[in-house]
Amino acid sequence: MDLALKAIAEPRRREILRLVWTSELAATDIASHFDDVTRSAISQHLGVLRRAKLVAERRDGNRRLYRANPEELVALRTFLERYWASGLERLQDAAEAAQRTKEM
Amino acid sequence: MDLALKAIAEPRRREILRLVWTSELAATDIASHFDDVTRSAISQHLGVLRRAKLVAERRDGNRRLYRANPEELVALRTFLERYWASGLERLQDAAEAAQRTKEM
DNA sequence: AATCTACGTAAGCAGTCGCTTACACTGACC
DNA sequence: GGTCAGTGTAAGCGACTGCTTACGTAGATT
Repeated sequence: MDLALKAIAEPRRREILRLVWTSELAATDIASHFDDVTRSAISQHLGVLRRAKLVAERRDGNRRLYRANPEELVALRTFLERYWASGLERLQDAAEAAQRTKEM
Repeated sequence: MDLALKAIAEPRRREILRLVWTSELAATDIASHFDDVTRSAISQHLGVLRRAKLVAERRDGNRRLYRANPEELVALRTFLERYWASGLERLQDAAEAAQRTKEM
């Protein structure tokens, strides 16, 4: 879980994750979405995401197809939701007050 | 925002944040909750949280009182919620399927 | 079989992290 | 004024990060 959170904390990996969120993509296709960084760098990011179980890998001949792993994403989301919830009472009150101030 | 996410990715800082979530605490009080680490380390963690705007500091004579900053916490939460939402359709479908599998 | 494409991985590098020890400063207390 | 409690911060250290270049290897193509 900590692995997943740390993986998400990196903007480039969030972007990668979003790419394979809805459709399965080959490593090269993913890499070609980033022109300011090497294919190798992306491969290493994919390794981090894989180790965090945030993506699943499937081989197809030469290529390796990646897709987001919904189960782990949901696990991470509920982990965070529980975290927010652990102090929600005060959080919500103050946040709503802040919101009202903003809207004025 | 990225600062906040990176700050949250560290377990110790999540713990600190939870401590000042509901009540204002002095730096020493926070540090005394951790017996495996120096007061200085905690002070530095507090610095990270402060720079990420996740906590607010208030001076009271000698002491510095910390409390969670609800506005930034909410901002982080909604940022993540939007992130999840950006691929939710497929995510939810697959997650529900996985859930059903688990429950069987 | 030779070559090409798609990919991971090792090595190395500069930067950051989390930590410790040591020090500086500021306000309370005698 | 002198000491003490409360706290940030500088310096330094080993570990890790994100990156590059260079190489290795498995499957497709000829």
